[in-house]
Amino acid sequence: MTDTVSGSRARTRQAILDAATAVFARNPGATLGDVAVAAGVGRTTLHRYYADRAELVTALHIEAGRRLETARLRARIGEDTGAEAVRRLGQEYFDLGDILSLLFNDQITLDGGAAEKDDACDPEFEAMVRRGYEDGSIDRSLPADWVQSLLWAQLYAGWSYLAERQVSRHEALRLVLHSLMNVLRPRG
Amino acid sequence: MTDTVSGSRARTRQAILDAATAVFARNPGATLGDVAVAAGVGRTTLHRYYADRAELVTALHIEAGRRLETARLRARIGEDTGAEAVRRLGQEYFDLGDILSLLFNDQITLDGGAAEKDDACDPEFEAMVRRGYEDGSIDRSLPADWVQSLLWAQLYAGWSYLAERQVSRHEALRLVLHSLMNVLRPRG
DNA sequence: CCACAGTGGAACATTGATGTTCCAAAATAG
DNA sequence: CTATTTTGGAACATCAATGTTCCACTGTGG
Repeated sequence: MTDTVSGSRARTRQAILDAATAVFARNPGATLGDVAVAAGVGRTTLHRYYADRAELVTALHIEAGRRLETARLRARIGEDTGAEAVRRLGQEYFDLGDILSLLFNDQITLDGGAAEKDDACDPEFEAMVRRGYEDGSIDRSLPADWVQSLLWAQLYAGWSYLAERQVSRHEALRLVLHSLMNVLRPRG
Repeated sequence: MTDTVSGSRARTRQAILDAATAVFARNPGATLGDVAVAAGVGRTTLHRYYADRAELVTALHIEAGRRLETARLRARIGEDTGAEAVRRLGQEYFDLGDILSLLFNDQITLDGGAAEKDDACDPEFEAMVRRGYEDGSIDRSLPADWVQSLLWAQLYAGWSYLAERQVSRHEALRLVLHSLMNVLRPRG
């Protein structure tokens, strides 16, 4: 119960976290009981791992931050043309799935060293956009933080489109990336 | 108390409705007490006008539907090129302000005869997009319902951008419409 | 087989939102 | 000014979510 990871405990803990992600993504006001059911676990057990609702939410934030961070790293936003980098970032973020919905439904501000959705545009992202200005792949009339807003908005659009229409995940991603490239493209 | 609109009553009723719009737009889980305070009215009075929370929410839906409908009419989406019509629609919707946030935060499905955000694309909207295909102002690889998703997503982006950055409402609108036109424009 | 970590269910106290009732004060109409 | 409408506050009952405690059950490792 202290800090030894007994295998079973780690598995349960993760199951709860995953369930919480899925449940809260669909309904931010969901009950801890809902989460417990989704995790296939008793409410008592849930409280054993996360005493508070707040504690669970915090864990969720941390997890989301980690996932977002690794996705961002995978995208290697420092390479290629600006637009290409944005495209890769969009793709990686899209794959986060439920995590994205969390970031929207709750207005999670990722506090840690991770990427931020709300806060002022971070340097790396801004550098990527600026690079796009230079190499002619990104419309100069779009400020970097607006590009970031567009990225999030279109990811959101993609997922709600996926949820509401009968469309393959692949087709939704295609539309998102296509539209993302289109919106960045300088007027020709 | 029956059905006579005594002037005072109508005014109070509207104040509550407006307050509810503003409050729920920022926090869907807000208390009825919060709404009452925002309306400058006692909680008792609020219950006098809307017995239930559900009743208040219903009234909110109806109001939102009406506002959305008139905005849509003002946009005259049957005229001009497809892209121009989308632009006007975007402008009109943008002016709805808090109503928009409501449509996102809650997942209000506008049931009545009004425009729908979630449901399958409505005929008028689809006709507008199709017209855009024909007149060359809208990219043929964008399905009509995806265009609708994009419209909503970018409006959302505009408002969150407005809320989080220090940007004028006018500038936010400019970015939204610019990006909207950009994303629709066929590859040339 | 036994010890024990891990679990689930029942019961309970607590809390905050909700909805209701009642009454006195304030605003408005006549 | 007087009668009526409209309002706000206090008090109350209800309800659902929360968090806690306790105990019995299960499975696994020894």
